[in-house]
Amino acid sequence: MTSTSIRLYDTLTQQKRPFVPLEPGRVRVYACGPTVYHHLHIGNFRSFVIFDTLGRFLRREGFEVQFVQNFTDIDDKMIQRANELGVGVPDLAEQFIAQYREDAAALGVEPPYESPRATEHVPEIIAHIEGLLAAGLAYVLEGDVYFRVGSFPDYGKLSHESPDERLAGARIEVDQRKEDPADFVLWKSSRPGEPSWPSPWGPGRPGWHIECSAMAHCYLGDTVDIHAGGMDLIFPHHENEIAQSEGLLHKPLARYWMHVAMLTMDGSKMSKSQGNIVPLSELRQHYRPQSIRLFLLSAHYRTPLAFREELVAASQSALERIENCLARLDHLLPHAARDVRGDQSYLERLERAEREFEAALADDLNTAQAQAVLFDVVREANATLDVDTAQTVIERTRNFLVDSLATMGIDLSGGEEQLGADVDRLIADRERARQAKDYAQADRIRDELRDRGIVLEDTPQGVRWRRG
RNA sequence: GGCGACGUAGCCAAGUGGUAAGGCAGAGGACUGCAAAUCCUUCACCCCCGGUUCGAAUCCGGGCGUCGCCUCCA
Repeated sequence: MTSTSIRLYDTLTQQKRPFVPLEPGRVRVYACGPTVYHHLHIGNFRSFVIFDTLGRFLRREGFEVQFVQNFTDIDDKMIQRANELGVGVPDLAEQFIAQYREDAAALGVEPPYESPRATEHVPEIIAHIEGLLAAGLAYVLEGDVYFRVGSFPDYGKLSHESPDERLAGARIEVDQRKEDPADFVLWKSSRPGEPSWPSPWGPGRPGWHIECSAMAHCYLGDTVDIHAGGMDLIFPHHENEIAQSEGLLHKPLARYWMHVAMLTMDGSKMSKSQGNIVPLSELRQHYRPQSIRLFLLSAHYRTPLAFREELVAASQSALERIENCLARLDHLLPHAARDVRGDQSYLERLERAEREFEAALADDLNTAQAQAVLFDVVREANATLDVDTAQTVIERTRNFLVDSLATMGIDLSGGEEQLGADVDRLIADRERARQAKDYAQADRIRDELRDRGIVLEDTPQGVRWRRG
């Protein structure tokens, strides 16, 4: 099934470990999705693109991947934002789920196997809380329900810090009613006018953390293979999920905890509350989504990545380098030399590149390394194609590039674009002028087309055009 | 203060013991009628100071600097 041994870094054990799913051939992944109260920014999408790339790679390696990513469609921020806009919470959720899907699709993020919403799983959430109450791991307080952290000895194992240690530097407002400052809310009673669901403890809504525990269990069972999220979710979110799930089920919630490092902007984490965000919907107006994705994959996922527009622009240039190579291959294919073996050492190099590409991603999803392999091939292919246009060389290079790009979620098949008849005529006119050595006229036509966004390139196999 | 990361070329970024991948930008050359694209060449005292080792960007100790988390966070 898989010839490559995959290693993943696990936050819980703080080491790279060989990846072995619970059930051979099948991988269950739960990723914490967005709260849909606003346009998602490029930092949010770093995580989603990484999750998507992981899924694509695992499928390439022959696994069936059950990828579940939720939408948080009810919480304090949702209510506040809905009030500000004067719309209902469900309408707000619909709007930004649609926006998320549009942005995600543009970036090549495939729809998950399931994308459940918190509001659609209130019964499961209530059942989970009842279980925790019955086990003595939670308590009711004036219509709210809290998790009793003190009764879960493993609390702190993911973030590697006990509640006591945390308290030392605490600058949190402690709710004096709670038994312990570290206790967190499972069920939150609602105020008049707020969306609410009936429960044994009165009308209210789920706490943030419990929805993921309930939905992960609902769709993927007691233990998922990979639980993923941003690094900022390690504490409290994932720590609390562990307490809720493992406290009730007495089984590990996840076999591997995967956390994506933050995207920074002007020296600090990009986040809505700091006001230093670039919404993806806005960035997409200036850069091609494939460039944005290439940029997001340019650094290893556990390394902080600084966002600057010039870096996306640099990725766009890099992307064009790959595109030029693909265009050259397509242009060359009709002129390919058939019935020749092709440069054997190059073809062997290509096979080695395939293994290197795969090995890079197998090593804790090292996308930066994988990109380097891709660019190596582009350079070597361009050099080889100068002297060798064997069909095997062209086709196998093309297959490598397309497959590798697909694994990274980058689709460059723009479709066969047709030029207008007038442009075709101008190109033909220019060719005639060149034949007649009327270079002034030829250059005039080339300049005119350039102004119209069409770049001409003269090759041994005839003139080639591209958008530029 | 606690916990966790990070510091590699002008910029971005791989590399975790055998003397530095890749991309962007720059310089020179080749190709071209000229271009474009492409190729070749060129561009690194691996934050500092000690230590371990035949050998350290990589391991250990100590500095300096940056970032994240410490109950909104991808």
